[in-house]
Amino acid sequence: MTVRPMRSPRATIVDVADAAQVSRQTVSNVLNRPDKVAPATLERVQREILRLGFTPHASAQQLRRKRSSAVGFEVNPLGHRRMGHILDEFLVELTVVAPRHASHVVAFAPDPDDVIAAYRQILASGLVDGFVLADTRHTDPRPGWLMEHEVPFVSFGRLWDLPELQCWVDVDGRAGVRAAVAHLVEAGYEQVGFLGWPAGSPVGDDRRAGWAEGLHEAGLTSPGSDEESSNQDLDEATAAAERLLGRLGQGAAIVCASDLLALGALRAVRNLDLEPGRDVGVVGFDDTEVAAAMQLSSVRQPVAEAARVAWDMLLAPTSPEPQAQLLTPTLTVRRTSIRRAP
Amino acid sequence: MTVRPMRSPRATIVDVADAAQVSRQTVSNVLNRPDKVAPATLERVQREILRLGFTPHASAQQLRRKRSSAVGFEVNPLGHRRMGHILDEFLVELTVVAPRHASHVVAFAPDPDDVIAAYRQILASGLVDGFVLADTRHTDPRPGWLMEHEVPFVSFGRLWDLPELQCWVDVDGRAGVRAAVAHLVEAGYEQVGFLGWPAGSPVGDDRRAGWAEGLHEAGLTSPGSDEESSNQDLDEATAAAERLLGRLGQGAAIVCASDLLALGALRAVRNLDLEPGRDVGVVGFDDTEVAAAMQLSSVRQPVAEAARVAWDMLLAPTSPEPQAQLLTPTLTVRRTSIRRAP
DNA sequence: CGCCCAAGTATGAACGTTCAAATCGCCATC
DNA sequence: GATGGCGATTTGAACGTTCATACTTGGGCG
Repeated sequence: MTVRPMRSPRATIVDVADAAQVSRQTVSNVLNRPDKVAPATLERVQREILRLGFTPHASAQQLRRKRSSAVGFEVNPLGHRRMGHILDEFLVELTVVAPRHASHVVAFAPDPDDVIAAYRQILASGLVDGFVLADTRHTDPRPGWLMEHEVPFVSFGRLWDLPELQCWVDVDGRAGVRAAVAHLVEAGYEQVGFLGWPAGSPVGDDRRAGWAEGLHEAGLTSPGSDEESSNQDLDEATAAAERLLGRLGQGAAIVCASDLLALGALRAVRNLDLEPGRDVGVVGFDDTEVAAAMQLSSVRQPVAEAARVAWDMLLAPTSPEPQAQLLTPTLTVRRTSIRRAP
Repeated sequence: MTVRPMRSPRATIVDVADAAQVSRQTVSNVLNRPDKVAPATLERVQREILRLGFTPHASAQQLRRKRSSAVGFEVNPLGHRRMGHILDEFLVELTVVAPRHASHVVAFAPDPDDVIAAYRQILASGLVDGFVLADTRHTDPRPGWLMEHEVPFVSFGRLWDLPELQCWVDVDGRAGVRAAVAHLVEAGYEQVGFLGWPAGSPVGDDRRAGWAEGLHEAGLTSPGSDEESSNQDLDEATAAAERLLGRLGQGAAIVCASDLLALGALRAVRNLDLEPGRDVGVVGFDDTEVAAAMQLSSVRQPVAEAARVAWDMLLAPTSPEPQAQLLTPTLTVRRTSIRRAP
């Protein structure tokens, strides 16, 4: 960092102490244990703090307290191109909540070849004293490593590999899809098909289960021919949706595991000269900007709440062990799931 | 932060010094001024550093060096819904580059009612020693305040209000649109219209100028009826694009000031039972995920390069004053600007 | 042979804060 | 009137590093 001289040297705790005719420790107490300070002294010191514009020096505090009051959050340049700015949004919400816990967020981008090294490094340097994980993959090395080294962390996303670990918040995708099905039935669609990802991904399987449950709750039965799967690719999704629409009858709707799949469904609908909403209901997942732009109904993850919960879990006392939390998403209803134009 | 005991107390510089039979200062020199250390000593100390897994304590360094080697980056929960994920992407790239400068990035979210307070606070606490601004608005108070307090900063986006300040990187939107026009003409479209925002926004006006210049360079003249404007709203954009298409002849193309406007253009094209690309060319701006999903050609900002330049500017010597940099975007060609199917 | 210089290394102090323990003043109690 | 105790405040030390300076060693040179 280029060093330009600051206009004025920062005021330190000693400057305040001198000005208020007390010792440094008393000033420290005013800030950290105000109950331990006599009212008159308290007021006098606070006035001087304000007058001098004193702010404690973070590094000095961190050094002495042996904790940084910061959490690390990994950002990933590669995962960025796939759909969904959910994780970006999560970072923002994490940052918004941080001040309430007198903390801050340090972003870091590991070398893809050795992700753990980045965690080790940033932790050893004392820059953070915990992490918030996101985008936990199958056979993710991070949770195990962190646990083994007794590093505090919380994951946004279930820890599928380590069922004994309860330090996570996630969104109940199953409930979200279930709600989408209920909404579509309520809106008057007579059949509800599912367009998902190929079986095998925990998230995708969970969403599919929500669809099956939703059908069951609505008293509908699945003929078995009312689902299709596709990878996260627009053309492939469009083709899958076309096959699916060919098998579904009039007045059907499609629930999709992602907004991109839903976009494929919308194209398929239009290719058949039908109109989304009026002729075929479509609901996506994640409520990305694509959904907003296309007026696509979509299941929205409560990202801000997830961030709040993550902080609470991270700062909660270690015993009793924190309890994993599953948040319920909400449905953003737009034109593609309204059968009759309003 | 919940304090759980670390598995082992961190190794300090003194531990390394003892193990290598040298003084702490020599260890410090090994890390910071290796040229000042005798080869044999260097090697011995480095071996101990590796063996003990020593990493310097960031807070101690920051305290002593009087600088934090960190930059602050403001994230904004409101601005998030508009404007694509360009800024999220910029933050990621900023973070990726940070280690090369032995720095890191601290994210923070100011109270919207007093943005400056957040900058003052985070600066006074010594958490960062500079800032990277983004999303600089008209009559933005931040650049002025930072300059006045001699705080190092760089802006991603021109500082429209303060033409004398050169500490910014931006993307030459004008050149991007010019290139888009050239590409469309090359691809065989005979007319190129423009769908922009209402006049008055510096960014929008700049992009419109690029269109006009592009026409001129291609030897085309504007009949004056070949542009329309709309706010950043899909329905409004669709209507505007329909009006525009009504006035343009066969084999026309539309360059848009944003991907959302382009999305409106795509809808307008389909509403006229035409096919984007084959019948009407469309190019958007920002290459958001919407563009990728819709197979929309779009002008892409070189975000990673902007982040690199921002770091370089921030760390450059103060004299001579840094020179503002205008980066040239690239055109991502997809189906909507290919006249004949490949 | 003594002197000086440079390279290499070591020492004391400082950065700004909080912890742990000591001190001070005051009142209640015996 | 001495004693104990308690609330309020102060003092010394420590956190882990780097700056400024001092010291040591060996070689070149007059």
